[in-house]
Amino acid sequence: MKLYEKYPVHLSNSLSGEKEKFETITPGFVGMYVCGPTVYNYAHLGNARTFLTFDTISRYLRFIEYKVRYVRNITDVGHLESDADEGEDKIGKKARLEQLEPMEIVKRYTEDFHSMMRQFNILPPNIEPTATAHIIEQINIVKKLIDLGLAYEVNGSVYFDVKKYNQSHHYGILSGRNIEELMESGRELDSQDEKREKVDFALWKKASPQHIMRWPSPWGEGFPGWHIECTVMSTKYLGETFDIHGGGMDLKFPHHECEIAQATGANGRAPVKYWVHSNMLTVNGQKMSKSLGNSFLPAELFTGNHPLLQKGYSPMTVRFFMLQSHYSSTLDFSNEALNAAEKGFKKLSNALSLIKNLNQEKQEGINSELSKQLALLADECFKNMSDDFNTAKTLAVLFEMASRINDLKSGTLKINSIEKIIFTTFKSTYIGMMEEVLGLTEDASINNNLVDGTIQVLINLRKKVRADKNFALSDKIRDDLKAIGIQLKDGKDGEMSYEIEN
RNA sequence: GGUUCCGUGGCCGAGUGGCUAGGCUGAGCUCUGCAAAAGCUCCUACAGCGGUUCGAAUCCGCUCGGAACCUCCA
Repeated sequence: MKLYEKYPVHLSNSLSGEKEKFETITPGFVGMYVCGPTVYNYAHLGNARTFLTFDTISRYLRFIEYKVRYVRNITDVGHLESDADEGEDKIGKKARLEQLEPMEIVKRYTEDFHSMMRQFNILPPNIEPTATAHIIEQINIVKKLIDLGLAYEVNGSVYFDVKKYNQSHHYGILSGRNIEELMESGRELDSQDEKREKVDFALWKKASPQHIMRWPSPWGEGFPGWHIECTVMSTKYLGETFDIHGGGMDLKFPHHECEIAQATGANGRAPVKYWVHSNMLTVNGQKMSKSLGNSFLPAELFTGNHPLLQKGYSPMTVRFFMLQSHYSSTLDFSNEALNAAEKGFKKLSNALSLIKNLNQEKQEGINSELSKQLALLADECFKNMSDDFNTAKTLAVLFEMASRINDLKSGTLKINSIEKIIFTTFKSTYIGMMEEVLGLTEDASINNNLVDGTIQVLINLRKKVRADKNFALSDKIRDDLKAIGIQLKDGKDGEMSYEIEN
């Protein structure tokens, strides 16, 4: 029996608005597509939250023995800023400003994005396709949509005919909109517009003379519209219908709505079984975004070099902080919350290094009550994660487990009194949930052999003076180390350990 | 204006009909030469008003407050 059978996953499907049992198209296999970044600028913390969400989801699905293919794209064609017809290509604009080739812009910010992912211990997807590498496929699907009568060409641009599509399907199925309301509200079509209806969206745009990113097509030189790349790449690598499509809440409309329309129009079937949207990171209750000027760059966060921050926080602290809330809720970013997260994470992290060194030598005097309790805790981790990837609830259980680990370490609870199989499961679950599922590794310290050896010398020295009851000197050693950020901890049995504080 | 979501104890944040969330902070206790760490205990809430129900933070209605999307955004 696979773990995913023992702990069946339920997840919130944005399409139905309800929590549903997760049943994959092919038993044992999961295909997941997540909208990645547009690489025209530095990625900020709000962006990280979405990728963290799907990192955790893919990690957990693998942990419970699914075979996962995770595809996350890089958008390296400029989406158009402002209005879809007259806007400017973000990558092209940035390239002109910095006097670089568009691909230099793309390269720079892709590297930056990857480095941020690494810092937060967000694993790379299995496939990371780029839009520019799929121009031909995008042209092909546009042709197909024209042939099907779902798209029309005007002056070298091609638009999706939403009204036509809506005759046989429901445009707005994901975001709960209907086409009449959409046509009534918002911007009016002006005389310059090529679109038949304002709800129509571009599949292919003719490149203006100054537009630098351009490719030849049956309709002249141009570039693909915003939405089509995701449809092409998800279909190519995951099939016409796949299990999970993820992304930030702000992509629900129009981006994902358009994806559904294009793909359904072209292939005659709904592209996605479960739509999953992660919610926004907020600052003082407002969405963190570049345009609002309230975004944080990773470097600012780690160093604390930001007007709103009192100090710096480690990547793992931030990761833990984000996992303390459910991905579908907004999460507010503040100093207080980060401070609390730092301390909380430290507790879990300490327990992690402790349990790694805890082993059961022999089994004696079985405490069945304790055994039962520990078995239940391990079980709860899986149940909580399988319940819509509830990392907040899982962390609550891990805190319980951490307390028990401390008890085992201090001897308050006897490690040998636990049933062998239960101890093994308890240990592997704590370590597995922390490191593999939640991606919470121990913070990388400046720890190395030289430092460790030096501290051991001091520890041995201090043991000697303590034995001699020279407390003045032993306190001095401890205080002086503390002053440079090394905390000595005296154990019950005269053992000493240390911890490097950041 | 349209669509949708949220309002939980000092702070952050789970929970969607009956059963302890959890973290941080604060107070006390235990252990310790003293600390630190750790363990234990306490402070116990669901914006307001009304309704449904044997029973509601949880369902329904209204009021107040906040947010997201409808333009690019994760």
